[in-house]
Formats: sequence, structure tokens, C-alpha cells
Amino acid sequence: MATGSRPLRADAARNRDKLLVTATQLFGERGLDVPLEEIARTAGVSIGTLYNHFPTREAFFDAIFPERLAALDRIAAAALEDPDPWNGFAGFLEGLFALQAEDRGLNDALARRFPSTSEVSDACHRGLRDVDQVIERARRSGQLRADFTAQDVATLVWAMSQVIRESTGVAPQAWRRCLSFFLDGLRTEAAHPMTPAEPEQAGRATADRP
Amino acid sequence: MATGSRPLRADAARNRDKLLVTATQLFGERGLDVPLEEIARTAGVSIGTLYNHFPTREAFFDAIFPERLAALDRIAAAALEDPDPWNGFAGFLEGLFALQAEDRGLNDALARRFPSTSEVSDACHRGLRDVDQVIERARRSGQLRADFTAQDVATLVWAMSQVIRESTGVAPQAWRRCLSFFLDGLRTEAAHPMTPAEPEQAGRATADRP
DNA sequence: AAATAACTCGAGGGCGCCCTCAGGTTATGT
DNA sequence: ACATAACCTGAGGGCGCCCTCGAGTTATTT
Repeated sequence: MATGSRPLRADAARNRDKLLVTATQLFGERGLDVPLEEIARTAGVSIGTLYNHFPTREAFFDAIFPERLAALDRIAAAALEDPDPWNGFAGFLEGLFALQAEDRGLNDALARRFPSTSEVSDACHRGLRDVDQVIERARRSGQLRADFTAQDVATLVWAMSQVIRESTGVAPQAWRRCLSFFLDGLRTEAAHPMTPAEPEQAGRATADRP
Repeated sequence: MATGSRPLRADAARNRDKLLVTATQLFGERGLDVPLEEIARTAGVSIGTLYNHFPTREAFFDAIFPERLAALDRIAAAALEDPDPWNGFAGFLEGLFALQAEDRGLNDALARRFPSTSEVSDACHRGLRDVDQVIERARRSGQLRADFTAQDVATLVWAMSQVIRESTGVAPQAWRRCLSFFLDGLRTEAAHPMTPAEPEQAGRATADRP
């Protein structure tokens, strides 16, 4: 990450760390809109110091979320190792949404069409590449309906983000129930004719921002 | 609405009307967070006048959304008249989400767990009562899976609200595709065993705010 | 221990939005 | 036409957040 630049001074490294820990926690609890001043205060550091280390809110995102999104690689890998392709596919979705449900900040980040920063966006793209294999495998096995695409996963992520946001604390399992309904609609036997995905969507929704 | 109170002065009535029209349009285009000052400016009225007529943002909601939600009654009625209970049910959901997709403000209002004002909340409750019949009818006919409840419709409304928010303008039909997948999972033949709805959720999610 | 570079601090200006209120304006009944 | 109540106006104070910058402090090097 900080390759090439000389190491931070000891106190600076400590402060950076405190900021990162605090930001991770507050974003996780309250979402991406936590006031930066509160992060600084909670971390026990001045607002000026915060801006020294993270000149923008997005700099925090870059430092926090790619690492967190790496969990997706592991989840996808586990999915591909499942002997039953359908179970792998379903497990992948469950893991993905569980991730969203655990971290309100991550949930917010994924709910946006264009993940705000290039680092986060890159991490999402890597995830998307993995999910393609999971989907393809389940489709080949004849269990997943043929017209389901990776773009549909992105749509599902949006959908679930709001379910999670509104139901956490009241009915923490609501998203699982919702996912069950949805999965039942994704099985080959359940498939009914439907409108095809809009090409526009598939192209633009994963493209970089303007 | 203004029963009992004496009629407004002519200019006041005009201003109230201009404010309502402008607010409806701006909320519809940009959501519930449009600055009140912008509504006043666009309506060609001073900010003070705006506060004379609508002392809070919620007062606007009360004046705008119940009428719009009345469309739900009509949609539900149409659903109950459909000779095929499943078609009626599917048509109801489609009509509901089409309503959300047409009006960003309404979409925002429905996406919240507790619809902020009692007027809007009441209108939602009426809608919920109607949907119960639509569901019951489709279930009795054996087409809709037995474990689907009115609360699940609320969850779906949350889910779709985000899909609509993120996809409008890029892929205006994305929510229809998403709904198709979902409907395929709601047919009796598609149903697989799943976790039951949390009682907590059914109770609290439709209750009034604290 | 002194010199230097690295870092921290927090007051303060800017911005956008909310909401109020005193004083001016306009409609309405007589 | 006049009086009165109803209504309109917009400057202005408050608030929360963003972000900067010059002065002060601290770690590191020699």
C-alpha cells in the first residue's frame, strides 16, 4: 500500500492506526456518513491530524474496504469447492449478504451503483469475476436457470442492502427469508419466461464512473 | 383535511397550491430530502410563506402521499377482479412497484421502516389490509406458496426500493426482471422448505413508531 | 544537545440548510 | 374607502459539517 514512501514516524503510525480502527468501527455501526469530526474525536486525535492521514472520506474507504472485500474471494473459493454446484452458488450468495449484514458501511458501499472509489471498485470487479465462475458452474450442472447472470447478482446486492438496512435490529433473519424465496425462483424447474437483461445495464453498471 | 377551519384567503390558497405542486414534483424527481428552501424558491414564494403553510417537512408528506397511496386501493381492487388469482397477485405487485418507480419520493417513503408520519402510515395500513385479501385468494387457489405473508410484501417493497433507486435511468426495467425471478420463487411448485417469518418482525414492522 | 524534519493541534472561515420574527403588504367585510 | 385580520417577506441567527493553515510540539538524526 505505502510502498516506496519512507516509513511513518512512530507517533504518526499510531495515530493513523487509531483513526483506521475507529473509522472501521463507526462506519460499521452507522454507515458511510459518520461525521469525520466524530471519527477524529473518538480516536482521540485532532481533526487536522485526521486530514493529514486521510485527505478525503474516500481515502478511508480505500484503506478499509478492499481488505474486507477480500473475504469474497474466500467465499467464492469455498463455493467452487462445494461438491454440489447449486449449494456452492447458494452458499456464495448467503456469504455475500452475511458480509453486508455484518457491516453497515460495507452494505452502504455495495448499495451504491458506482462504488465511489477506484480501490473499492477494483475489489468489486475481482469479486464479480469470481462470481461468474460460481454461476457458470451451477448453470452447467443444470440446477441454476440459464438466464441468470452476474449482473443479476449486483441487482440482488442492491435489493438486499435495503432489506438489511431496515430489518437489522428488528428481524435480523429477514434477509435470509427473502433470499430463500429468491433462490427458489432461481432453480431451473422454477424458471418461467421473462424479459431479458438490458444490455445497457450489464455494460454500464460495472463500468467505471464518468 | 381542513375541515372546520374557515377557508383560506384567495392568495393564500394560491400559494399553498403552488407549494404543493412544486413539492410534489421535486420530491418525485429527487426524493424526500430536497431542501425546503428550494421548494419555496421554485414555487416563487418566500421561505416564510412555506413555513406558514407547512410547518414541517412531514406536513408536506401528509398532504402529498396519502392521495398517491390511494392508487393502491384501485390496484388491489383490480387484482381481486382478475379471474386468475395468481395473475391478480402478480399484477398487484407489479402495480405497486411501478408506483414506486414513478415517484422517487414515494419510493423513499415506502423504503423507510416507519413511514415517518401518521397520515402516511395510515395509508400504508389500509394498503396492507387490501394486500392480505389478494394474497389469501392466490394462496387458496393453490398457485401461491402457503408460507408467503403480507409482511413479505413489505420486505419486497424495501428490496425493490433500492433496485429502483439505483437502476432508474440506467436500466429502467431492471426491477421487472428482478420481480420475475422473485415471482418464480413464489409459485407453489417452486417452494422449498425455509425458515419461518420471525413473529417479532410481523408485529413490529407494521406497528406505530415509539 | 542541538538541529531539522515530521507531525499535531484547533481555532476559524465557509457552506448549506433549518427555522423565526418583526415589519410591510394584501385581501375581505362593512 | 376604511379598518382589520390574514398573509407575505427575507434578513438573520443557529447548527452541523467540511476543510485549511500557521503556530506549536515531538520524534529522529548527527
